[in-house]
Amino acid sequence: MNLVDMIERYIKEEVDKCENDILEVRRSDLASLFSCVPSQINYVISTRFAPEMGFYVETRRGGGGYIRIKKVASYGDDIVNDIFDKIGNKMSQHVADVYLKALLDYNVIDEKTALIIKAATSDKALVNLKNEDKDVTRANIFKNVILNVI
Amino acid sequence: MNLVDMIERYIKEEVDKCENDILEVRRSDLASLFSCVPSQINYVISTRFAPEMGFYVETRRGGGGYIRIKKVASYGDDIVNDIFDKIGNKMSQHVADVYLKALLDYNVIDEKTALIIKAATSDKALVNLKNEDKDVTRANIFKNVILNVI
DNA sequence: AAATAATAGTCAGAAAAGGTCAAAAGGTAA
DNA sequence: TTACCTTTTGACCTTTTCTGACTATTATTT
Repeated sequence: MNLVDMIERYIKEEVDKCENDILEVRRSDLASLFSCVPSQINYVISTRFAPEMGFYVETRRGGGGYIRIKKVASYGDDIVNDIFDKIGNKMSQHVADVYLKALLDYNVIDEKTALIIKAATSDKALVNLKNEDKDVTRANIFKNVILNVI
Repeated sequence: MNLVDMIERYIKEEVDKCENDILEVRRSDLASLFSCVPSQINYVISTRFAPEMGFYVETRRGGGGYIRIKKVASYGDDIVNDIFDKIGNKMSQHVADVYLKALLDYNVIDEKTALIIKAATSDKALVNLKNEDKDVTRANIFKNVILNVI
């Protein structure tokens, strides 16, 4: 497996272990744990823990510095509406997967439904479109399906 | 025997060996196993593992990249083939509805699935696209979903 | 206050995959 | 033989990940 993927998994596990879903680590510790350069950690953070993936990251430099990663469970009791509101007018495949997982976790949809939506919004299904159109169409499909099916 | 045929046979055997019929390989490994250029693998994939043949292929580039081949319909299962043939590479909303009804009538899919596909392929969901793109994308989505659901 | 140490951030480029396309080579049927 | 279709190859492209040099910020010591 990839370094990024391993670090991503590790961080997610640690976050889950934490009371209140807040993990605080030193960048250099993570880096040496995985024997990589520190900036690799920044790469992981920016590609896997962006806000639209449901995480909030704060950092601080200097002595006693840290990286604080917080999982924002920002879904209220009306998760469908919450997600609907959050979906802007475009959406990457990765973000679509994140929302699908959330809907699954909250039992709003079942696995089969998730699979179908995933298939309908995957890059493969939209392969004939330009990248810009892809993300807009994906958001449209996602919203339309959610509205009509749930 | 042909190279294509050997590689095809090899992949199918490996897929069958796998739990859940999902094989993940590196293109370059396959290529060196058969002492051919990497792009030969793409040729095999596109001529022998296309969706209408009952396979779903995902790939990823970059470090740790892979080709993931999933068998979604049994060999010799020609329902998929038939459907794909009939759909062609574009489809109007009206035709999509007709097919959905037929698939429902023949119990190939259930009502909920039909609803989702309908929502995902409706003109509303594809509103941002030009008419020409619309029909192509609709066909792609339709096929992609069917493949994953059957 | 200034200097030093301890952190984290940025960015460009190298490396590690896979993708595309067209030309060359090989087969096959008329 | 010719025409057409399939297979094979290689040059070039795109995406994703990894690394390292340099920069910025904060805390601690002098």
